[in-house]
Amino acid sequence: MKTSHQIRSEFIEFFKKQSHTPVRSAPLVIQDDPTLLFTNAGMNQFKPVFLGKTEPASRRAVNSQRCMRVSGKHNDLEEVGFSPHHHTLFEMLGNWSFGDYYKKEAIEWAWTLLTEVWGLPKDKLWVTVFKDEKSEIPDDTEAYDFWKKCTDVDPDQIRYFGRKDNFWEMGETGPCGPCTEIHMDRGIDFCDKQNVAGHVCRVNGDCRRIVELWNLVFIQYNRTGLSTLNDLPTQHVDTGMGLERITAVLQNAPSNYDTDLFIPIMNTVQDLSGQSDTDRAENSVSYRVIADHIRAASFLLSDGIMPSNEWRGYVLRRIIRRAVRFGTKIGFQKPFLHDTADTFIRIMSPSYPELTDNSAHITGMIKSEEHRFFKTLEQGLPLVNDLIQTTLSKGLKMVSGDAVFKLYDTWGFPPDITREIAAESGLEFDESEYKTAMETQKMRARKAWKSAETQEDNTIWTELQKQLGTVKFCGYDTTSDSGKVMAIVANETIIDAVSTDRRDVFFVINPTPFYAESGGQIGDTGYIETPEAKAKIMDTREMAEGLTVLKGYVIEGVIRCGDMVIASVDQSLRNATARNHTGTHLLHNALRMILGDHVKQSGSLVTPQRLRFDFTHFANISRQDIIDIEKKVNEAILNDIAVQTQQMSLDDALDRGITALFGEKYGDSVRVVSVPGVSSELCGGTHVSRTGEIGLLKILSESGISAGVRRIEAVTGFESLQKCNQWVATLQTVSSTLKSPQDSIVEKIHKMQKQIRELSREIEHIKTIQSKNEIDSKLGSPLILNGIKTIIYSASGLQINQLRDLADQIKHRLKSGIALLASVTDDRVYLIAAVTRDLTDKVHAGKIVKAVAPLVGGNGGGRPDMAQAGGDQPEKLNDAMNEAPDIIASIINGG
RNA sequence: GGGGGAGUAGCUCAGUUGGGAGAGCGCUGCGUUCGCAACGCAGAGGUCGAGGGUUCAAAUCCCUUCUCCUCCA
Repeated sequence: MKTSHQIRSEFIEFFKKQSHTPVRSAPLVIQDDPTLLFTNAGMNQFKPVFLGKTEPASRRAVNSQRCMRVSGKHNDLEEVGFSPHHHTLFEMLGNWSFGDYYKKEAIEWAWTLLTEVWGLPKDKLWVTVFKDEKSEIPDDTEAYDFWKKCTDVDPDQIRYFGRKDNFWEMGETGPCGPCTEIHMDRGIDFCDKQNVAGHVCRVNGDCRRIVELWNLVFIQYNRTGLSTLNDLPTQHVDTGMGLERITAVLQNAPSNYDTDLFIPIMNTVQDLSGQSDTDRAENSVSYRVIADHIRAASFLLSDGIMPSNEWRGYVLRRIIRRAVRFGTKIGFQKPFLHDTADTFIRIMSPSYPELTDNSAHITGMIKSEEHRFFKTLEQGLPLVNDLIQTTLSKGLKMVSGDAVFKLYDTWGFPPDITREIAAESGLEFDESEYKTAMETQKMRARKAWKSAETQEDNTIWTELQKQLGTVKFCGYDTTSDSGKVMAIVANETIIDAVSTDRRDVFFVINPTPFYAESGGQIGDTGYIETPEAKAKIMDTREMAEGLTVLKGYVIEGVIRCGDMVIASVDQSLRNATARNHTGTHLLHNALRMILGDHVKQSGSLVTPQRLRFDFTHFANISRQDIIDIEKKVNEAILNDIAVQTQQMSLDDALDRGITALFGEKYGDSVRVVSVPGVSSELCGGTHVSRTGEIGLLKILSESGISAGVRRIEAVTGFESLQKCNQWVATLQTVSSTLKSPQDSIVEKIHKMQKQIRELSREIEHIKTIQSKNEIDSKLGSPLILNGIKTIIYSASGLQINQLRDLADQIKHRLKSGIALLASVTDDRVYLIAAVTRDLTDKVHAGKIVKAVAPLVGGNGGGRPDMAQAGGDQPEKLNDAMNEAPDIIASIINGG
């Protein structure tokens, strides 16, 4: 039996023999294509070729492309696992012609591969061809004829179909064309509608007997409007065959899950769970979900997606959580999924070495994510139990759907688990209420998205880009060069000349030594000048693809479009930036060496002043690790290694095992910056020529950015010198202020802290004693107001809490009575009134402070036995205290 | 991008119309014990995420902001 690996490579080998260039699978995220959540078809990476934006590196290509389909009506995540042929992640085998061969060859080769190389029975194969039901687009008689003439397919098994099945379009406009499909009749046993009355198995029907194997798309039109199709100058072929399905057919497997693409993963799941074969058969859905999802999750992580609560990261999180959820159904109570990832990586590694390269990252992230989810489940249980208890206590039979939704919405507790737990107490839950709540949530999100959809497009730059083409960058070799002013833009308008009267002017100079902000390295600054004029450049950016734009203002004379200028980058800042950029590469490497291979760059900022590096790591970093990392980096610096740069194809770079950031596209020529023996990275930035130029790289800080991502900030060169000087200066100041030698400063500070603590305690003690003494004398002869012992006392310098302590003591010693205490601190008056419990019916402490506080310009209140107040007129305190006995007396009478 | 939650001692958390910042576990010391567990006593440890506002008074109310969790796009 052929393995899936053989099938994949036989497909590629077959087309290689027909002069096709093998192309690597693009990552699941393609940069610069915001319309795509994920790569969802083999053609995604070739889109610029079909649109005529890029020249293909080769006219014939063949590949196996990993694809994700998680949204849209054809694949709701919630259905995966229940259907035998839906997957979140699948591979699409395809052969491509970019303006080269056309229908005849595509049809012949497809037929030969299926019937001769792979030996599929000809009488079971059916073919479909396009015929427009509206008679607007010409029928594809061409394809029909080639099938008849060039293959030995049974002409009775060729069928015409309309737009829905056999016309392919990329979007509402753009390249499109008819397609022809090859279907296979797998026999009556595969029909899942045998019991449905009136069902007939047919091509493009609704049962599983006849399956589509291969779709050959012939791109020959460009749709410019609803009913306008123009012929394309060149015609392309785009074919796609799902690897999982062809594997199932060739391995004679009842479903895609019964192939060697999935079986080893499900075996691992069984081993880990310890379930019997019967258990496994009964829980096949769970096994399928886990097997499918671990494939998707592994590739997403490998392609640089991080679990998060937005966009792609959220899809990844949902996939992992769904897999874990189904894991709990078969008895898993702690993280297990990462172990199944190991199996998947092992079986896929011959075709996808990047999985092996990233295996530590993949399993690490999955483990921490599933761990987090198990924790969520654990924390949610008490909430569910609460919910059930309240439902039971109300005598209801049904748990509120809103509550179940809230449990899911707020705490992430899955509704199906809620349902199971509720069922144990004989409760159901209100599904329709739940669904309504979910719908409302979806509506709200969609509405908010729509209103934010109006995005401004910077047409002026794309316009200029079309006119001027790509600006040549000469800044790798020089920082000063002469170039021509190609365009000047101010206020979003193209102008001919500019003088000193405008700020924020944009210049396009070709060629230019100015580096445009990219890959985290910020744009160059400097000057451009003619013999008569000079402009200061504050920033450089790429406003459209290949269009480098210098932003600044004229400081002297007039600069005109067409002028030749000398463009000079600020050399010292450029050098400082280069030190930080090469330093970043060394840091990246050191992090991987010390912390592990799971470390992946997830953000970077390189300025002349400092460098900032964000990376994936799922734990805190110890001080010792920081020291080791810093040491590793500085070792590479002290070894003074010559930095090398090379231009090569993306494929070559990947073959050398160079870490690529995701987002590179087919045919891209990439620049590789390497420090031999230490680091090799794809990078367009400017670097030092020898690592020794970097000077000391000093890490300033390490912190967490979000779950699983950490940030390091560091300085190099003169900045670290300056930083060190600053530290030394601070230390010297401290040392001289404390009059203590540097090596005993810490000791000295500890001593002083202790002293301060002791002194302040003593002061507090003395103050309290002092007040106590005074109170003691007062306690000897308390005021008697209406038969109640009353202490009125004004202290000084006591805080509100010390006053309170004092009041407590007085209460305690009076046993029955009233105290009114006051203190002035920091120009404010504080009042405390205390009443012993036995008197609170007669006298409310709050009333006392409410009556007294206004006299010192304030207000107050509190409990019957204890109330506090404040005021900002300390000079009136004496008068207030003199009036206090009368006030309290009247309150006693009134109370 | 839109909603729902959370942020208080090293950890897990309580804190009820705004009026004494707490519990459990952990930590330190002392005691009981041959020793450990255990128990008893004593103690250390807090910018109540940050900033602003209202108030005589804010962990508590209002506004802004940061971080984390979570759902939806």
